[in-house]
Amino acid sequence: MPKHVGEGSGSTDAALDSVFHALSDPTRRQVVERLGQGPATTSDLARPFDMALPSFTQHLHVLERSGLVTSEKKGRVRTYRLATQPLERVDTWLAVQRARWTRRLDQLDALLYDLKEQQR
Amino acid sequence: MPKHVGEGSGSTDAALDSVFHALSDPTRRQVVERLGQGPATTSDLARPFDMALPSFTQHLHVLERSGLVTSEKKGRVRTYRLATQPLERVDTWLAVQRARWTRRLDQLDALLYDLKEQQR
DNA sequence: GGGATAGTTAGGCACATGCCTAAGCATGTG
DNA sequence: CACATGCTTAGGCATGTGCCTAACTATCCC
Repeated sequence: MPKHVGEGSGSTDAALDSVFHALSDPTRRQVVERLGQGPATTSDLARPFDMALPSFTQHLHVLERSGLVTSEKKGRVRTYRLATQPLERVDTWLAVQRARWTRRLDQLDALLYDLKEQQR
Repeated sequence: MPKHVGEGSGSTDAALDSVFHALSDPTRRQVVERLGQGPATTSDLARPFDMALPSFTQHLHVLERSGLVTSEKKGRVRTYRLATQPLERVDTWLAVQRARWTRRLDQLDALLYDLKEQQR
């Protein structure tokens, strides 16, 4: 069982696992992009793709299981919506990484400055 | 062959595929977090994980193929460094999504405002 | 030069993934 | 009521993934 080496529980968060996994496929990323423009039905979402409907629906299932989208069925039509919280979680994780390497660069900068001062 | 539905080529970018895939695993995310604190050798990186070394090295290969890390061998020691550009690409993709759903919410806001004005 | 250290390569296994077709179900329409 | 539409479920297949052990190679050190 791996032990935590980073900050917080985010890095081992199963939710981040599934969100990154969901976004690792171009079809699913394009679905997320489309839903950013507003809700859409299964047929609407599937239309641009040259893929069998059951294959495409599997991608929607992956997105829903990861929490990136939610769906609601009315009659025979299922409508999907983007759920932004998982994307915000990815954003938070990235911000923590950026702060980390930026801090390191700042420290390197300060070190170089000190070395230059000593050489005067 | 899926046709583009989103903006730009980013969503179908194979590089984004592999970056998101690399980050979909908790072990690899922890490696990225550790490298944010500075370069480290294979042994350094592997130490916190209860995993056979060849298994762990495969994770490093996935990270390197995705471009998230680079490595350099000196003697028998291989040192890894974080390469931040792929994380910036993820950040860019997220920013585009956020702008998209924020724009949609702004439009919805404006619409509601207009409807309320009409009811006066 | 032999042993230790750091890492690599090869092959295997169980399971996951991403596509397919076929068949079926629920709802809507003329 | 028969047909159309929207979607679901089931099963299959080829490939990929994430772990393992065993054996090996390259480098370092006493």
